[in-house]
Amino acid sequence: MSSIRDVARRAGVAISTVSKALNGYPNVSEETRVKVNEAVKELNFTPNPIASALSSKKAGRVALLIRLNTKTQAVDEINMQYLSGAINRAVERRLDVVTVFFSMIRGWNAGEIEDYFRSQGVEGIIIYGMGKQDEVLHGLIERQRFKIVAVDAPAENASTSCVQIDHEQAQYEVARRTVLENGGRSILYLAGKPDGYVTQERLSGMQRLAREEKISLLVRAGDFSEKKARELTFRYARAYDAIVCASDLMAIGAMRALQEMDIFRPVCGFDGITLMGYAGMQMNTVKQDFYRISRRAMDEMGRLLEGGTGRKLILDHKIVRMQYQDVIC
Amino acid sequence: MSSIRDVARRAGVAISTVSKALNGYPNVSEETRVKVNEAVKELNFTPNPIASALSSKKAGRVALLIRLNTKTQAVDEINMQYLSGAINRAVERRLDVVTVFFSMIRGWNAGEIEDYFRSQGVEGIIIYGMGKQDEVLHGLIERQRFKIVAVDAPAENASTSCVQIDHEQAQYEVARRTVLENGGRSILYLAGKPDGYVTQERLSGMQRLAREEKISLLVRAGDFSEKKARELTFRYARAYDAIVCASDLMAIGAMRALQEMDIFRPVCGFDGITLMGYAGMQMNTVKQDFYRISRRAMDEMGRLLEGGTGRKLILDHKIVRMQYQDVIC
DNA sequence: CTGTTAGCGCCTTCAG
DNA sequence: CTGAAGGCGCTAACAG
Repeated sequence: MSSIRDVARRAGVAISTVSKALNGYPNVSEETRVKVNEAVKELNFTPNPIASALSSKKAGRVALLIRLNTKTQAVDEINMQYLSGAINRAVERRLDVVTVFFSMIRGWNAGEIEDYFRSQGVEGIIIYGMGKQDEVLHGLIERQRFKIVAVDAPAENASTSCVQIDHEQAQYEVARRTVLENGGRSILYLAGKPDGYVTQERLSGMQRLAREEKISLLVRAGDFSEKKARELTFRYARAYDAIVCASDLMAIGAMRALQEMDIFRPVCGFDGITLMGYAGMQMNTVKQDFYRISRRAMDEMGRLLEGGTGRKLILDHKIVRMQYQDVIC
Repeated sequence: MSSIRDVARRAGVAISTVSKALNGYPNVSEETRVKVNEAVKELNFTPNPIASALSSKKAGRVALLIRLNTKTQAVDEINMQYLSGAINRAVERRLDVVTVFFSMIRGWNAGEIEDYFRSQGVEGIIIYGMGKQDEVLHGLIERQRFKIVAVDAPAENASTSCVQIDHEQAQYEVARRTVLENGGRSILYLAGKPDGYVTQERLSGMQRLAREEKISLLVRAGDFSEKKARELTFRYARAYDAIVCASDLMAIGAMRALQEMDIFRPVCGFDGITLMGYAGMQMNTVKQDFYRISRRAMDEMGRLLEGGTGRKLILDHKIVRMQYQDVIC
């Protein structure tokens, strides 16, 4: 394990010169740059990122803040896509990543979180699925002490970007297609958690469609819960022509309830998880592609860390029909 | 952002004393230890791991090496359990974690992997599901330059531990219960990938049962693939009384095939994933509890990093009956 | 353009 | 039992 010192000696220059040459500073002559590079090759030198981080106070470290729901398996799929997308892109961009679960920082205030992250060398945070009531996180964003990318939450300032699909439009489209394919003048809409930003956006899309098509609409809070969707379906489905759900998981719950009630109603979901295929169902849904979203989020983080300013990114989505054949392998 | 210096001042002692107190050195009086701890609390001090790593030349960093199968959703569930178990325990033990996917290091030789990890300050690696043919990883283990914990692979030496359940016994038990409940003198056994260590262990358990109960046994390689299990079931199930699968995913494939063939055969799986419940199935399976296994693996890693010597750990398992009611929420 | 000089925050002898 | 001093490997002003 050779150090920068060895390289300096080998190249016959000062340590600082080596540092500058290696970090692409402009004020180094081509000649010495070459000498340094040769020495690096000969000694098989790799800069020690720990020392570098300590000295520059820049660890280039990004925390992935993920909400884990141990009970619902569907969330695993989404979170795993988030993780792998972000981590893969991070490797490509030479960024260091730590995974942090919401449960770890529960009960902390913004200052404590800040201290913790800072002490861990974290400079940027990608927050997945922040809710309206996550006040501590909003505080973190407002303070602007970290570069932040919020996925599926509309936070935006100089050091905060957000990235998501157009939930309003997506919900509109998938509901529209479902209604067009099956007919129907009344819809039971199972919305998400009131706390979630996407909940409102998706609901708006549904309402727009109802307005345009003059469809009567009953909205109920399904809270993204399969169980609740199941109950609501038992209670209301009979009186409506179709059921539109703000998540695949709720769609599964609704579909199962319909099966038990032994009646048919078209159902559509939202997310595009393979779990739906496993549940043996076939229905329209919105394919979000969480892997790609997360890659894009890490990309945006890289831009922020390099000094870019916050902005809002809207990615595209697809309306697809999921079924078991699509997921088996 | 308080540093050790602030703590020292606040507690009225020297920096080095704080360091000793915090790192559990013996030669610090109880009195000063208390003072230091108070100061730490008051200042909300967290030691800077970067500085600590640089100084002590110990980063306490652990890499989680995970094999991601983007196609099969069941694997997401297992991997997520692995990740959260390990990460949660790592936080408690103040270990730093990096997540690395097999795909990242594909094609690298042991030396390259070693350099990469070393340059990242990695001292320990937890390998999940190493196969017999992962020669590079075996090389890594033999060199003993890292502390390694292998999950579900029988690697063991001075700096390598392994942790897993008793697959042989578990397979024996779950198959036994299934046969006892349903009767049957012949079994179709769908085994895992030939490359996997657990494949052989589970098969042995099945063979032991067959021997003891004088059951006729047909073994086929299902490769942990749902699709393959499906095909094999179509081909052989009719001639056998029961189907024992070396994984839940294969059990799902088998069950679906049986449904399509419109015949009944008792099926049992292995793993205890909730996906099985979603697939609308009810069957015996082995509950491994990957979360707990992974926690235990991280624990063992902590022990190795503290100078412990490698060993083999066998955790217990449960035989359970999975169904949809168990997973809905 | 290059070298000198201070640290970054912490750990670790080694005196007191 | 405690404190002072000297780094760990690198970066970042300053001088030259």
